[in-house]
Amino acid sequence: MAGKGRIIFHIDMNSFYASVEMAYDPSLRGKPLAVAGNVKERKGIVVTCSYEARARGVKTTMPVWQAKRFCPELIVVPPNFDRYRSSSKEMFSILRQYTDLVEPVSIDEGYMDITDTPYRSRAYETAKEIQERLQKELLLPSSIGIAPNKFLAKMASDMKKPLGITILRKRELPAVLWPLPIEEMYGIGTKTAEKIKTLGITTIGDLAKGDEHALKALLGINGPRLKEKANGIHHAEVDPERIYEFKSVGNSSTLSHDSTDEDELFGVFERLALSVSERLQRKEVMACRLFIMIRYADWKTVTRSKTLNNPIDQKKDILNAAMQLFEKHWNQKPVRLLGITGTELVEKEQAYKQLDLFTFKEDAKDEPIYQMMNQLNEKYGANLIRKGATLKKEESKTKGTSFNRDFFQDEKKS
DNA sequence: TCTGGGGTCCTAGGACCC
DNA sequence: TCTGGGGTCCTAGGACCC
Repeated sequence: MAGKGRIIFHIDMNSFYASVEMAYDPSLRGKPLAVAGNVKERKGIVVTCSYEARARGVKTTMPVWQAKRFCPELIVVPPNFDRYRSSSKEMFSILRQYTDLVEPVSIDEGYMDITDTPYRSRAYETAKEIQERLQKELLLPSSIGIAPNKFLAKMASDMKKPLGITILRKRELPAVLWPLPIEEMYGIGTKTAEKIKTLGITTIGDLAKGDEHALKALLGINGPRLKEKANGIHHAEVDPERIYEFKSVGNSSTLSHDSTDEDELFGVFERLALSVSERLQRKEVMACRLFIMIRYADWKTVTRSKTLNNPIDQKKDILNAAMQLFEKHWNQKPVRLLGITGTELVEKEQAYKQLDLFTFKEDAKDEPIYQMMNQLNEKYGANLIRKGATLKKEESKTKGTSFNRDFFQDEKKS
């Protein structure tokens, strides 16, 4: 079916949280504004900031005290996730008026494939219309990239901010994409940029012409893939279902101060276990493997995991597994952050079907046959149902409490 | 007084099995 | 009896993105 190229949009909302705040409160418009977490604690970092703040040197993830040093008149507001969710919903509903092929990537960003729509013959005008509607109806600025695939559309939307529209055609790559420094390429962070420079590659054009074997030796499978993308080759489809798929559910928390107090750390794990448990249950899945993460005061981070005999979703089971891992692996040094993540997820219904073969009621615990069956269960139970493929949430019952992907997964029902 | 919290994907060594 | 190759599972860790 190939032949004709596709026409993909990447829509990127500009400093989304800050823009939503300005839409709600006109007095904030045109001012240096930052949305930040708990300012009193060290969690007080800039999540998003307005362009006026950026012009003064404020950046995402900067601690608020530091941002204020750059920009003393910086206005700092706490995040209002309900507002962001609501704006996001409206934004995507505008996009879906043009095509069903809308793939949300996060709360403020998504792809559209307009190839098989009437809009294909006037792509730029359509992008312009979408951008103007987002601006007029929602008071939210956006940038849009138009290209033959997702990677190029993403690169294009980044080229003019805020309120830009950029068309990136294959034949324009040498003039437009290739001169860019390698670190501006989507998928290349600081580590990969450093590595790749050892091959004498400093621009995306250098990468496009780079030696495939050398890249593979340096970066593994990612090397040739990056080279392909630099040449404008990328075949991933716009997949509206992707956002509803998930492979892990986790929560982590930075403590207000570094701690070695076991009671305190236990308390943190208790909160995390509760949250992970609630989210697993809301998604109607159970975890066959549990990870904990410990970040020490010196920022050194370790993850430790345990494959479970049976899939779990209850707080006590999660807490139990987490504490086992913690007690086994904690080096007694001060802890900065703790996290719990459940992976290798199976649908709850399926997990129960399997467990029914082996599971007994509480009051049968002393029966010899229980012991035997339990051993069988331990030996085989998880293995029978493990290796969770990607799960898809078809519906859910309650509304979300966390803000990012859960939000989409909860929305699916409507 | 540096550095949040939610994820995804890839690599690599050792165990174990055929 | 010194001894191959392939595949999967388990665990730890790293890189990247929003």
